[in-house]
Amino acid sequence: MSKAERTKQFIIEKSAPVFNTKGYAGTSINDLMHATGLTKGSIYGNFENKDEVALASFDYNFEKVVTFIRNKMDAHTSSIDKLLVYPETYRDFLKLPFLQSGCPINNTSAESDDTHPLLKEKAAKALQFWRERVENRVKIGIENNEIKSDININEFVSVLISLIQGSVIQVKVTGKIAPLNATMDFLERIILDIKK
Amino acid sequence: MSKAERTKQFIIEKSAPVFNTKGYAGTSINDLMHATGLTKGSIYGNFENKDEVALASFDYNFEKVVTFIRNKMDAHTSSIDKLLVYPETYRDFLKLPFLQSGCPINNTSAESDDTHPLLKEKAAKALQFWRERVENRVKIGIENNEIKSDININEFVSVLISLIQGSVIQVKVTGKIAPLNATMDFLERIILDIKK
DNA sequence: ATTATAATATACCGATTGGTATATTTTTGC
DNA sequence: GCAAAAATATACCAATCGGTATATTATAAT
Repeated sequence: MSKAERTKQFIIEKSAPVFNTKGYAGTSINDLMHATGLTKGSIYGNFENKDEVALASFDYNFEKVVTFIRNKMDAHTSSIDKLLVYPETYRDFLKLPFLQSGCPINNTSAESDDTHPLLKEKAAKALQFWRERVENRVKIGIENNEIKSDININEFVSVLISLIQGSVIQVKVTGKIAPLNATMDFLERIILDIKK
Repeated sequence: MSKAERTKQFIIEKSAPVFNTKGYAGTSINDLMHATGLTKGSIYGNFENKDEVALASFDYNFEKVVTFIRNKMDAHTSSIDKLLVYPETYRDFLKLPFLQSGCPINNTSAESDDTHPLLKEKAAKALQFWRERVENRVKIGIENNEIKSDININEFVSVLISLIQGSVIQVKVTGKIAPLNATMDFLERIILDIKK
């Protein structure tokens, strides 16, 4: 790993939380200089422009969440237990550094009107990835006779994601975690409800 | 209504959708000039600063939604039917001009890190207002013997709002309405489920 | 219609924006 | 340890940012 590659990675690591907190439009090159401790020349020596840093930061932020969830899921064998990782994780999302300022998809969504099409596309792909992961997990559960075979998979996936995204927003806006806990209680219950 | 008052209202009406689409940081005075067709001097003659336009725009955007929902609810008598206005409305939110670019609360949330405390407070108050409205509606339903008396009201309210916010985000990010419809189907069902 | 006043437009301000050209320092292969 | 090359810092750029002072135009009362 060359010096440049290490620096590039370093810039992403330090910039990612800034973009996730302040958004694309709200984050300036100056912010990135402060966050990294590097100068403008150094940043522009490793990235084409601000966009490229933002896109790499999104990937980094999303990857962090995905890895965290996957690791937690790997500790379980049953599909139901794996699905329960979602409410378990998001219930305490404020304690997780990479989720403290909210879900990368959601944070990008508010900004992804058509002024930042590449960022919007990344968020769309990320959400699609999430949907497919949940969907596949449910299908495996059905195949393994753990999950009822007559459930509406698309509806289940849509509801699971909506409940998470919606409750995260509520916490971000109000600062109160009661609605999050209540919603995660509910999510836990509907996951247990699809158990055969 | 004086000329100035009319102009002020006109500026809000034209600025509100811009703020709701591009966000606070993403909206410049220049954007407001284009949206209104007025010059900088005219805008600053009617508003102290950009913040004041943004705050007034938020109120305008939120009021539009509240009024729309209230009017639809007034057409019904039973509490269940009134609650069903939510899924009915958000199912077609893309067709409603004031909701096309998403929920004002959600759009503000992504930006309401602590760089815009006044905007954050407005969003928090709006969400609290929404919670109370749903909560009261459920309580009235219980009093009128329309709704089961043993339901968890806080959980119900949290879930209802999460489902709406979360599904609106999904549409905004992916552009696909299937998850919205699926989520609203589910929401309808849980509303009908609390019927006595 | 005239005049005082209110409302809007014009022209400017310093600061900050994203970005670049160039100078300087630091790695790297030998 | 020494060049060549790569990486970082410095100093600048035009454009745009939010905001203001002043000039001009439109409104309103007489």
